[in-house]
Amino acid sequence: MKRDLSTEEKIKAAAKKVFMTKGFDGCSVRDIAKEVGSNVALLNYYFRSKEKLFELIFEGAMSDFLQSMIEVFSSNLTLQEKLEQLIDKEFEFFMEHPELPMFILQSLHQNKTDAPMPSHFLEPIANTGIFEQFEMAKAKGEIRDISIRNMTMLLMSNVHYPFMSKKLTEQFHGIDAEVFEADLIKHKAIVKELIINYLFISNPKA
Amino acid sequence: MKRDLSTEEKIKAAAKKVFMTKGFDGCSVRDIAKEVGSNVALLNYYFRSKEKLFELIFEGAMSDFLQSMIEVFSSNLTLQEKLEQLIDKEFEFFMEHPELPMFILQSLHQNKTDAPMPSHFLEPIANTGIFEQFEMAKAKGEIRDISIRNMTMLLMSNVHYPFMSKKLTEQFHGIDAEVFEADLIKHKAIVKELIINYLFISNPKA
DNA sequence: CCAAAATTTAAACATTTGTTTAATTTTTTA
DNA sequence: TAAAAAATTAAACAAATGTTTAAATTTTGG
Repeated sequence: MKRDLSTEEKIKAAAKKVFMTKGFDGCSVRDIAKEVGSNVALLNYYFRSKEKLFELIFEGAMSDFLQSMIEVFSSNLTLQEKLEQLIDKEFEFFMEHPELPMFILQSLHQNKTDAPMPSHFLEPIANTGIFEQFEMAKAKGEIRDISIRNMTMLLMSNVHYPFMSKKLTEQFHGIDAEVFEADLIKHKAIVKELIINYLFISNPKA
Repeated sequence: MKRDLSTEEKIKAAAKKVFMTKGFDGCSVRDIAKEVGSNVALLNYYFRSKEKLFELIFEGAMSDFLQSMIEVFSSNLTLQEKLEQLIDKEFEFFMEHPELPMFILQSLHQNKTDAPMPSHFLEPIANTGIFEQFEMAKAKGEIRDISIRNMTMLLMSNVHYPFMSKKLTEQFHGIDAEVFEADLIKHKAIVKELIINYLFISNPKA
């Protein structure tokens, strides 16, 4: 029955690479087939259609996207430690997958995936108890009175955007990829201090 | 010679609308023609090709994108006032043009515009003297020792990203557009306090 | 080893793509 | 008002698109 399982995986890997860099509309199934070193018929043999293949890749990307969050939140740390670790881990992760934020936001922006975010992506985060830990700290007056949604927006802005803005930033300042990466490292440190300082009012690190 | 100047403008407006929402690859010239209520031949009559039309739209968008910055920086205000005004004005501007950040970053990301950022976009910013004002404040010890590039990254992250993340954020938290916009307003206030607090060390607002 | 199943391929398919052609209509201008 | 110029249209073009078909090859299981 099964022959060489890696064929299906090879196609997925190629599709991921091509979709990530060119987007759903920006590539043809022949681009992907060429990346695999095969034909378009094989893609549809395994995945039925370009759209189905894309949805598979998108779900995987979304899963990766949220995975590092879950790991940190599941740990046995204080809220401050969790936030610091989260920022560290997310930067580490996106250094390895710099196209991911753009791919996710772009796909959602252009409705390339009609499905609303599956609850099985969100539940694991809620199940870590991070939200309760956050509300508890707020009730105790340890942290500022800021909503979880605004806290999330703050974190995502500072962690996702830099990777999405690579081209703009490089052109804007006339710097190359190397300098940009050095700036990224500095940005991470700034963001950590910035957010911790802001959130934990009684704990000025300045 | 000239007949109805508004035809050319009507096409540009339609192209802007379609390109912004669907992206260069995500739309056909027929989509744009339909939006105008005309034919594809007319598009090429005025603009020669889809690519040329896109570049025109992109340049216009980039110009808008930087315009609000220039206005604020040209004013006769203190650095702190300029930063606060910048955040206010940028939010105000992107409330009116929420698709702009995604359009710009996405276009650059996929190399839909080969031309590096024209210097006539950057010079006006440099000419406002904002960079000197910033370095001066740093030398006087009024603000933290942070590079202009990192300061820019901080500002852009917190101002651009929220508008790009609308779909993700709405799905993530299960909120609608109205709640999202309310969160945006709060985010603006947070970012202002956050950044000013961080930058002007001697001026803790907490 | 051999038939059946699974995999891979080349070719064809109907649409859609960006662009061009040539004809028609409208506007200009002299 | 009539010839010239400009604007608009419908139709056609070749190339590229996602998908399917059917044949060929390889793998599997008895």
